Amino acid sequence: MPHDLPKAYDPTAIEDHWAAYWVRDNLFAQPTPSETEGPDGQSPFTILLPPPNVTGRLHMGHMLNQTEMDILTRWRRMSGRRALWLPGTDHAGIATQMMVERKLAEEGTSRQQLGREAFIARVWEWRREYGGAILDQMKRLGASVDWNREYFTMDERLSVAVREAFVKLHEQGLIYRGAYIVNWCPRCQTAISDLEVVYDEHKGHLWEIRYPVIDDAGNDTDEFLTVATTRPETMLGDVAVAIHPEDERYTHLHGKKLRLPLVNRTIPIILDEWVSRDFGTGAVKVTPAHDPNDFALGQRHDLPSISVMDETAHINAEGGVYAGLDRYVARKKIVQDLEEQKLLAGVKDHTNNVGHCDRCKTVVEPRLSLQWFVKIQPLADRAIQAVKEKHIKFTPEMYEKTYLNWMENIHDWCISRQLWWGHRIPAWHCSACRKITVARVDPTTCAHCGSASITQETDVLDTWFSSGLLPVSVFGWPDLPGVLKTGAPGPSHLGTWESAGDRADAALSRADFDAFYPTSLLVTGFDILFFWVARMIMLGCWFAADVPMPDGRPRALADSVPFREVYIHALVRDANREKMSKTKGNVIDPIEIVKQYGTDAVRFTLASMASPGTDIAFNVARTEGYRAFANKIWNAARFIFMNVDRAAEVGIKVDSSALGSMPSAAPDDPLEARWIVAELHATAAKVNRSLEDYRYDDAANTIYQFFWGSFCDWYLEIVKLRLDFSETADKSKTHAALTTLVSVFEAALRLLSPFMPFITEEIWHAVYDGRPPEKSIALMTYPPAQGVIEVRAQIEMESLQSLITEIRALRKEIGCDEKTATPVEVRGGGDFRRLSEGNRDIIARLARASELRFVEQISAGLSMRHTPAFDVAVVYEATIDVPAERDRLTKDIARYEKGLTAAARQLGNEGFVAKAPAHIVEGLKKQEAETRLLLEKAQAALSALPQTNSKG
RNA sequence: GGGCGGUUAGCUCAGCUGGUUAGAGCGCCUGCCUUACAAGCAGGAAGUCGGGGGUUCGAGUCCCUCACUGCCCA
Repeated sequence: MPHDLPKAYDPTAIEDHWAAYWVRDNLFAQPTPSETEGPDGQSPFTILLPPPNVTGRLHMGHMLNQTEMDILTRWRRMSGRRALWLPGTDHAGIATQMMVERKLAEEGTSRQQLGREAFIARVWEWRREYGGAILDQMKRLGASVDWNREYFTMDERLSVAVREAFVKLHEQGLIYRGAYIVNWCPRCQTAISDLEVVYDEHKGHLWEIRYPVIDDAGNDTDEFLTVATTRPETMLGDVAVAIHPEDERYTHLHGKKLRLPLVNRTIPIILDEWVSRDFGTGAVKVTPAHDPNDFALGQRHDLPSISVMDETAHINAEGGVYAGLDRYVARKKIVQDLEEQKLLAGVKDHTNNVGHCDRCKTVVEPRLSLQWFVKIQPLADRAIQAVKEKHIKFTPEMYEKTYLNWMENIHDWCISRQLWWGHRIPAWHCSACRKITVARVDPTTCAHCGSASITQETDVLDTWFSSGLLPVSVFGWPDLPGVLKTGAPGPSHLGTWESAGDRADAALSRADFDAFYPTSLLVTGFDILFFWVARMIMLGCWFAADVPMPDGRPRALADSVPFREVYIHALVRDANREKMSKTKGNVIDPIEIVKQYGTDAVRFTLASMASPGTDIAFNVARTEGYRAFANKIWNAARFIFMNVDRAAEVGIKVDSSALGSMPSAAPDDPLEARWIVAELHATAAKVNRSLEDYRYDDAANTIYQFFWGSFCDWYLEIVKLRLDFSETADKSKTHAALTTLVSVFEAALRLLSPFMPFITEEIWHAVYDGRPPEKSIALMTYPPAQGVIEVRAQIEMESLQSLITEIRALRKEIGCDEKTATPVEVRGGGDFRRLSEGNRDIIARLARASELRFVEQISAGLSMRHTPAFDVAVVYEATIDVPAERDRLTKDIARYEKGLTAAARQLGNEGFVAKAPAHIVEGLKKQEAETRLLLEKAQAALSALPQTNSKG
């Protein structure tokens, strides 16, 4: 690659190329290791991509998630760890089925018309055609994943794991089937888990209905019991009315019966302490088939359950004259009829939380139905223990509390879904004996009575059941030695692994499992903490425990966990901190922003704002700034290459063996060289430390500061002095300067690479002029944390910078023309004088000083600046702006005096001097002395000012 | 109703186990096209750290309380 970079940085011109190159050359493939040690003896760094839905389109949340994972993975990889980032997609039962059903509707057909098999075939077809979109987007963003290992949760081998998990749990008595109230989505016509219900405040009504009290003969009395309800239509299924046993208003009704209006069923009044006396009328209708609380009540009191709605939320035959009506139509009609019968006591406004289907937003209907459940407590116990014993570390820490809180109040997990797309439950119903056969191998006869008339369960499993198994299943579980009972039918009977190509070998999987399980880290959003993270912990701890360690020992809980750490990232909001939503229309499409500013700039924006625990208000202004940063680097590269080329013309060449490691400086190198090397080491140390703590923001800001603030603003400006290619120049010095320049730059590119992989790759290849030592900068070594930092160079450079800055400020203040160089008077101590004299050329260039005069006293009439180390003045024709100078000095004096007062108060405090650590006291004393000096200088300067305004 | 956060410059955010005069980016003001970069350079203004109380020699940081605000669970 030639050195001539185009003048302007254009991300679109470089990014596509490298994104494709990384994928094509398989740069981030991580083959199955032969032993578990990493290249330098460190354990591997393994991370699973939270699988996006196949139906998904990349949004900002994905991009944040992937940026964070990619930064860590690239960093770990470059730091010598065997890094494996494993990608895949989720079959996403409901979402995908909905997508295809919508398509069928457009074609004028439906899944029912197609039939189950044809429908599933259609979904597979859809998946083949569109399913890869989100991963393609991911490829474009440069995610350094191992594409050879890409999985899909419905892959054969993952299906084997799902089936094994189900059968095993069933054998362990942890799976049961029962009639329970579940959240039912009438649109999707399936049960959904508690987590899939989103609650929304909804302005509704509270209807008060009078239920006639009847006498022993069954005739209405004059009395009524008034109940309050938000869903009057469910009264059709009422089987009782409950009151609090100690509610004095109703004591006389104990043991009485009621006539259920409209239905004319006789129902009892029951007593239960669960009833809240303050809510409504204190009497609550009991509908076990349509409300979870009522269901529990019904069970306690041995009441029947009467379902009055079908799966589409229409009233069924139980509803008599209302049969066939939609639930809301029925509600209207029922209210109307009650009113006509003078049984409506009142209607009040009431705000209640209405559950909606997470997927389609339809109002969920609690419904009694036959479902499959996991008895979760034993799994939860282990998952709680794993976290309490710190086998899994959460960042930010507070999520540990959230997790434990949920885990300790967990309910059994409803895992059946009335869908077609998904893992079909491996259970067979026998029509002869009515019993159920659950098996690893499709049975032909009932295990209980031998009858051949068995049919498979039509329900499929919750999508999260399969994704919850991913940490074990992607590494070959259950086809591992020691897992399946000998003699038991193995998964090979169910499906072959041949289709999975070179991953077919079970021994390889074993090596994979040994090497990569537990994974190192999970990076995800808090929105799936319960859906996914918690389930992985439960299932991982449960199933991995059966896999022996590589040396054959039983696996302890510490090694059964699916990951050792969890990093939970924040939500990406819009610039106004609003949640992004389609309805609000404030969704920022990452791909659009990437097109505008480049992937690197967007990644850097996300990284620099990714402070753990804080939501990110995504502001393109920020991205603009980081595109400018990329441009800055681009131009620094152009400048460096220009000089490398000029050097080459006079026979000065940088030896590329000087590159690729950490640059060092010799004691006799010029100050700026020793300084920039020290800064590079300090920066590398800080960045490594920050990444260790998931402080992407600190890491990004540190690099930004180094690259722009130190390297470009100071070092590059100074090094221009050394790049002397004339005949008379000392070639060895030029060579040394150029070597430092290029090697520091090259190291800085490596430092930046995980954050901005594209621009660094492009420039890095150019540094090597098309002959790089590796195929990618991503395969080079990351600047390590442990470098020796020459502090003296840093202190000296700081002094020099402070002098230069003061001169610049002075020049500005006295209105000195930018281009005019001026003499400068400096008064300072011996060390400072030696330093300044030794670096006259730097001061001359950066502060535009034509001459540096060291004086005992700054000439009268010059406005000057004071620091503890020196006084400085610019010799310029313009005389002092006395009022402005007086103003400034007065403000300074006030500030100094305030500082001195504070210092005196503290130092005069016996407690402080006695108790504060010595370095704090010393520091304060030193500061006090400096402030006193500055105060004296300022006072002297002020009194030296002419009394009148003599601005000329 | 229960739980968990947040409140620092005009905006978006840092500020680690309490320690010297609270930082960054953007924005703003002023001057510069100084041949790497105007997507730039240089200089500058700007905060009683939400209110109140407490602990401490010392509080943006710890505790209590109030206000506002966000999220999760019911």
